[in-house]
Amino acid sequence: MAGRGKIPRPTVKRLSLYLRELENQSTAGQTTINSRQLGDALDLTDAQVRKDLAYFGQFGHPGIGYQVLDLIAELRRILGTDHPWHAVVVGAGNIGRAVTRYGRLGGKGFEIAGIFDSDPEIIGEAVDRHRVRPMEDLAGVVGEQDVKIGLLAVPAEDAQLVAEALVAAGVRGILNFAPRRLVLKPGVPIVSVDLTVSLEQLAFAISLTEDGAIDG
Amino acid sequence: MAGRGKIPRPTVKRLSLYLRELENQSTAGQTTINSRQLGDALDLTDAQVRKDLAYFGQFGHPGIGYQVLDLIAELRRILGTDHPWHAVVVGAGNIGRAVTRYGRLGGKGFEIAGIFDSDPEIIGEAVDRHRVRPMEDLAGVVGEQDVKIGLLAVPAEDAQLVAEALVAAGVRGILNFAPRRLVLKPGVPIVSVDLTVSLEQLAFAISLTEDGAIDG
DNA sequence: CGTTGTGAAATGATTCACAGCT
DNA sequence: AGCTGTGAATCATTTCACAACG
Repeated sequence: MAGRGKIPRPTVKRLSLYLRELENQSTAGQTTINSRQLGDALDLTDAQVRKDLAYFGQFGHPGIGYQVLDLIAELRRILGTDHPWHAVVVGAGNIGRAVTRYGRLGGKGFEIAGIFDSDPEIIGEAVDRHRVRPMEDLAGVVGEQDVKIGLLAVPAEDAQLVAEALVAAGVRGILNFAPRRLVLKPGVPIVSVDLTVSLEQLAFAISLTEDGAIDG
Repeated sequence: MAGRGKIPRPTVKRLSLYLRELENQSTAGQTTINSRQLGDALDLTDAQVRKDLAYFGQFGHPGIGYQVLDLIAELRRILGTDHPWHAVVVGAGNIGRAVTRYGRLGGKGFEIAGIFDSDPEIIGEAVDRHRVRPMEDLAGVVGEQDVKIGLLAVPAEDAQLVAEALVAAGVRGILNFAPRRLVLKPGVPIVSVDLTVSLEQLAFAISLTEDGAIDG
């Protein structure tokens, strides 16, 4: 395959946003969109949109723009969500349960294959259409259902150990909700979501505006 | 105040990570830390750490490093979390409840002042030590308790309208969990957390490693 | 001596601006 | 005419490397 050039990291994040927006536009009946329109909807320049997409191929039609459905299909292919990904949730506390119950993942190419916890009090409880399973079952489920993604929703102090267990079980990447940096062998990507970090970003941004600065 | 120079956006995100790491180090008994150690813990260069901190002042001691407790205090001051921020949660679904029940916010300078929903079936239910309140109460609570932050956890289709209601009620910034881009008047910062976007980032990163590339 | 803070250099990302396609 | 794809130019961020300091 013609090896694609080097992709800026911010570009990948925007691909998800393009996809989300295009799915909305498609639902709204739009069949074609140009880089200006897509950029306006996401507060980006048209050049940014074109450049981002052009890293992956030539999807547009000069004089017309992009076919919404085609571009959705391309973006899914690029992101890898044109085929379903199986994921396990570890930690059946507030966040683990909320994520498991979040219904919209299936339509986005992600399937929850199981939810796990080490607390015997919790094991067996129902969460959505799953039952909380013991950690001992983890490797089996990951192996049998070709689970590639682990959603880590355990307390911070357990996060590192459980992350290692996930990798040992065969998971290929981790979405980490625990407020701890994980160190794993290279080649196992980690994406982190930390509520406190997000709130601190917001607090800082608000403080800036209160000192008279303007932020778009 | 001596106007600080222009702060790179990535720097602000790292400040939160520095703070988190320093709090861990402090708990572990560390009293002093240098830029190399802090960088290693977060997978950053020592120069990056020093430059980030130097945007805000001179906190280090040549030959020694940084006093952990002092630096924690400085970072809290910079981020604004040296005094508590009041926040409301709107939407008492899975995510809204999980966030409301997440106990660790108080210690980080954030207090949940109330949780709201428009569904009469849900109003009155207990979530943690709160009861779900009707949207009509929103402006009152925001005004009386000096609420600056709104956590938006409603379905995507309601997000824009509820965001506008939050701003009208007097909220100064929004943490948005809904998979929709919000458009609000300038000066109201928005930080977004989208589970699907995070999973897509992860899927893309995993796909890269499966094609032989190595990613640290 | 070890470590900070910081200009200067290098790298990375975005925007400009236009040739070329439909 | 309208819009894409893309080199070149600009702008932003990171890294280098070292003088200054305790």
